[in-house]
Amino acid sequence: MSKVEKRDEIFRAALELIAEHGFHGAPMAMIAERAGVGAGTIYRYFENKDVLITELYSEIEGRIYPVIMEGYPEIKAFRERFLHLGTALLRYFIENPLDFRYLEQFHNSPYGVEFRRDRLLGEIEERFVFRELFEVGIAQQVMKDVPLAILFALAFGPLLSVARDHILGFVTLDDDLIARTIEACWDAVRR
Amino acid sequence: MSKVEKRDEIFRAALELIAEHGFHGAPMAMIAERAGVGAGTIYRYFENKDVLITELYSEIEGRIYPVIMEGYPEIKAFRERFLHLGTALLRYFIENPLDFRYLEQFHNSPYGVEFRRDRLLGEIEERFVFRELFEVGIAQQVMKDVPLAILFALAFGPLLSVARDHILGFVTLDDDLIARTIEACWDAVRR
DNA sequence: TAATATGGAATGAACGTTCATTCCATATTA
DNA sequence: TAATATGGAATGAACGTTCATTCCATATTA
Repeated sequence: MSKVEKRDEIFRAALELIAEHGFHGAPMAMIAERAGVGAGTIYRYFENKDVLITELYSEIEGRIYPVIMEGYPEIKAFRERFLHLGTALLRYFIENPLDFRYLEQFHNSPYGVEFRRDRLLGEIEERFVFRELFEVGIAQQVMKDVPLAILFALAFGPLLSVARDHILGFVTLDDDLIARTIEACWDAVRR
Repeated sequence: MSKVEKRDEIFRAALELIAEHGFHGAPMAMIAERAGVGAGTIYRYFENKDVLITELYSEIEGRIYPVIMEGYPEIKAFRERFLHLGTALLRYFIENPLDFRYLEQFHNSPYGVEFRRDRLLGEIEERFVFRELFEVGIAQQVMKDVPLAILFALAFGPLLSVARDHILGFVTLDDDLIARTIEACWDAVRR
């Protein structure tokens, strides 16, 4: 295994274990075993467990932005822009359940609170696109004139909730249901 | 301190510490200290930490139902019923931030996953009222005809998200903003 | 080219610490 | 006085991290 591969294996193992069992269900020894490396080896790649957890978070964040932005710039109509981003994000989550669960674990932990200080939720670039879109929406009076945080809640709250329910098997989302869910979110935020 | 008082003190201490710092930021010794009892004493009232955590959850659940049901039975119009329950729940959360944060911690932990198996989220009686209301709403064609889990997500997702943002200080909810938020949730679920 | 030396990566046993739980001498209650 | 409750020290399991040692690809030497 090359250096990069080994680092990736550690990431993968940590992602799997933490997404499924939480931070405390993923001891370093178990991560090492699943990654196929010695326990001490992890510390050659990551200073400590906190750093591993935080860097893995950034890694996952970095994967999402390009995916949801695919095809986005060409869309001009406001409503369709909203639907595109919402659908793409929801799709990403249900297609990458480990990533989703990891983000959830992270956000609902002491790590996450710190992060949410300056960006309410989600990835920083990603969040930037949404913020921009929402600010235009308010200015053009197509969206409700409420604080951004509330628009975010109306748009992302259901999205996260629905993604989790799908992943846990409480509901099965198909294309039709995804579309109707995002449209319902649109109903919530539009004027 | 009487037996009941002591039990209450343990509950209060556990609630405070867990709501603020999570389950792992609340060691039994710390709970005991804050409750003003010996570490061993807790085990006279609760078999172990799991039982303490689970019973505290039930305790909090039990407080919510009567509050949100106050005045509810007299309301006949469907939309107003929805707004009443939503508003009452959101109000309860922002007036009882420790309760809210505890429920969040619980739901986002291995304890919570188990609980969500048979009731998607929230208290069992509470959930029952909502389920009943939503089923009527679908039958009468005033709500969107999507799976219950999705209606729950559309109604509660934003509610939880907004409550958290308020408690963390990212937004300040006044009566007007609460009303507009719940009305936006209504827009999401209604036909 | 073959034999040897080198340095840094990898290993996993060992260590210190944290924590839930138990134990038991003492205090309180009936 | 007997029965019960209390508190906090003691226990042992679990965990993150360290570190002496091994391993191995590459460089150096003969």
